[in-house]
Amino acid sequence: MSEQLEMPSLDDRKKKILNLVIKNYLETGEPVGSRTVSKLLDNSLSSATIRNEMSDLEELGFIVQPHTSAGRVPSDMGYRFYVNELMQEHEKKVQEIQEFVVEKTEKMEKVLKKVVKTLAVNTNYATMITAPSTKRNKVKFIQLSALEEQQIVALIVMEGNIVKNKIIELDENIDNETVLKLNILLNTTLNGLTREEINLGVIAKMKEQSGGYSQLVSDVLDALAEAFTEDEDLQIYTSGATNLIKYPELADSETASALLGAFEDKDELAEFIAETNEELKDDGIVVTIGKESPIQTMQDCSVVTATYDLGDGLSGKIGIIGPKRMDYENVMNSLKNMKEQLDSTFKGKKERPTGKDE
Amino acid sequence: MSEQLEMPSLDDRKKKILNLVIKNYLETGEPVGSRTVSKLLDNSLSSATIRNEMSDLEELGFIVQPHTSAGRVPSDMGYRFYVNELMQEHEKKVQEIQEFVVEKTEKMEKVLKKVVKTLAVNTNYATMITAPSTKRNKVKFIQLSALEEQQIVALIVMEGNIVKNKIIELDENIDNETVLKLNILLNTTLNGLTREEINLGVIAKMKEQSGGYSQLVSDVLDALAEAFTEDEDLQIYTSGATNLIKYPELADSETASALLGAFEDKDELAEFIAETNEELKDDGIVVTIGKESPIQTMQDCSVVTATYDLGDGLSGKIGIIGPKRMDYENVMNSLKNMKEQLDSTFKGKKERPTGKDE
DNA sequence: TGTTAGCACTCTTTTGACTTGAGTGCTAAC
DNA sequence: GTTAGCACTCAAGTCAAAAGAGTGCTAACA
Repeated sequence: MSEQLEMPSLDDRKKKILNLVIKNYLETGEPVGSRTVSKLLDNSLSSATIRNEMSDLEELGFIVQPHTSAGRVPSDMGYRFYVNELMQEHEKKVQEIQEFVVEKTEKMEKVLKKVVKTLAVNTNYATMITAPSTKRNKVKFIQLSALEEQQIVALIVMEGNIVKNKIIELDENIDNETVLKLNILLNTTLNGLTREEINLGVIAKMKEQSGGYSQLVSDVLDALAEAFTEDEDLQIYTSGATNLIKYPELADSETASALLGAFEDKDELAEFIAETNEELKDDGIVVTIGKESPIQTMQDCSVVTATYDLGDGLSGKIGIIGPKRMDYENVMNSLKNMKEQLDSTFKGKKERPTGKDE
Repeated sequence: MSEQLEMPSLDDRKKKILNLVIKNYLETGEPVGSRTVSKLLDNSLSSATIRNEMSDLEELGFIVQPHTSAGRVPSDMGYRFYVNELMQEHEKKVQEIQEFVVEKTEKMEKVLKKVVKTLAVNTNYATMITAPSTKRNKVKFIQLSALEEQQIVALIVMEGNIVKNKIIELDENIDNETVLKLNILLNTTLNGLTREEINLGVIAKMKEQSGGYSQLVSDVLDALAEAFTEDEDLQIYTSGATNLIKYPELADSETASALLGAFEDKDELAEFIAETNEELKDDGIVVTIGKESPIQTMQDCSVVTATYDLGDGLSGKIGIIGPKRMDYENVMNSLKNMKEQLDSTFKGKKERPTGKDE
């Protein structure tokens, strides 16, 4: 995260003018001139007066001139001010989010894909969502089953009904009795532990307790440990990336390529998400504007993120990415909406989305 | 699929000239003039002669003039001719595909993602791969386990070690004995059946056989049937979509948006794949050029697809999408290469990629 | 003292005329 | 059948001029 300057305060008239400039720019994408603002004020002030005020606003750093004889455009700080203080949230036009129906028994993956797509369609920006991290999620059930003589399958169910599985290939035959013993051992030892708590120490202890079957048991436990730690590269689903190239300021093939590249290769997104430590504003929605973003390729964009919570320590993030002149009001409302819908669908109710392994 | 005209035959000199025009255009992306061709022939023919020949070639439909005073550009038919007859496959420059290492125990999803990404990086085009269809794949193992009083998890392993799971919520309590009975019933009835064979009839029969537990058993079986039929929307993984906007002829935001949109929304790709019924040429590689494609948004592209086969009836398709002036030789070689690598890694050997559910 | 009219100035964008260069088609000669 | 030569076409580049949008500054006004 980069700059986050302290902001000068403004008198009412300046606020009003800044507001108009930004609003107009959000709509048109064109620099806004003094005459336009004057008209928007019903000529209650002449363009000359506005010019003076805008000159001040530029000096204070809220707006910027692309070139000498152009109108003004909001700076990152201008947007920031707008989001923090100017933007009134008129809940009225709540703009119901459409087509979003999740059945409670659907797999997590499907739910996430639906959410992210619905948001993209509704906002016309790019969206992303992270699968809830299962690190702090507890093991609810483990079972090994022999498939063939040298092959067993492990089924792991976590709290919140996230299901994992792993096929384990062995070097020697395994008999049913051993499988049974292992199952008992696993369930007594691991049940109720979180993924974080299942480390090499626990594994070693189990190996010890299991006595005789050293090599075989050891193999199985190692494979299980792997299943627990593997693919905790948090999963990210995205949608609507192509919406971004509809905005001319992002459409040149240079920028677009970099931006969409970041989307395809989920790493950068992961980095972004990681750095977005919510400052826990009232509604948990965080807005990152332009250069405030830690990642290079998104410095011409704004990102709005929210944290959702499905209970059982299952929480993840939803994000909407658009041009800096994105419709913050609409986006923040949509996001809040979706968050509430998700929360209320899954929380409290006993039924939760069925997990998927992976 | 649209046009597939019968093609006029050409004398050797015309072939040679056509070849040069296309080759040159593939390299430069610029229309090729008569003088250029003359030079490429070491001036053994004057540009005037070439002009006459090119005029003929245009009349026959192999090449096209963007405008009166420009050089010539290959038509779809020209590319087709090139691919079918002109292109010599010099295996020498096999250009080893790099960084492709699959461990045999990795989950299918991971393997596919790796393949598709490797290909995209190596060719600099967009790539896609379909997960092997499991329709004709046989059930190897089924197991239900009670998680809570009204909740059970079903684990299904198919031949080829594809694993599926489903959490089933019940309306009444289920006891261990019932679960046990169900397990026996399921395994005796379903083992060895393919997904296609597990239809309502089989389910009805099982319900019948299970006697007393009607409602409960019925619920479970219905949920299982759902697990079998659900998400057979074949899965498609893609990579390198952004490579496409590096080619100027595809980069304008209109085209790019449509094209990348098709990539994001896997439906169109699925449609494409479905229509690509391999005409089983020698190597099973199919080239679709421009308007030959059934899908609108790809009519400025060419698509090269191959079918891979992992044994056990597990087969799917790999595709590479690029501009019409893509490097067909390289692409076809890479594809053949990858196909062979996949085949040899998984076939015959007993170890195959570990399945994933879903 | 804050507001406004007016004007000179700046810079981008548009337009149209002109030039250049690549390439063609045709004809006549070899 | 091949080639040289020439007239013609068209896209793309260059240039200057004009238009338009907007600013900053100054002087006058209430």
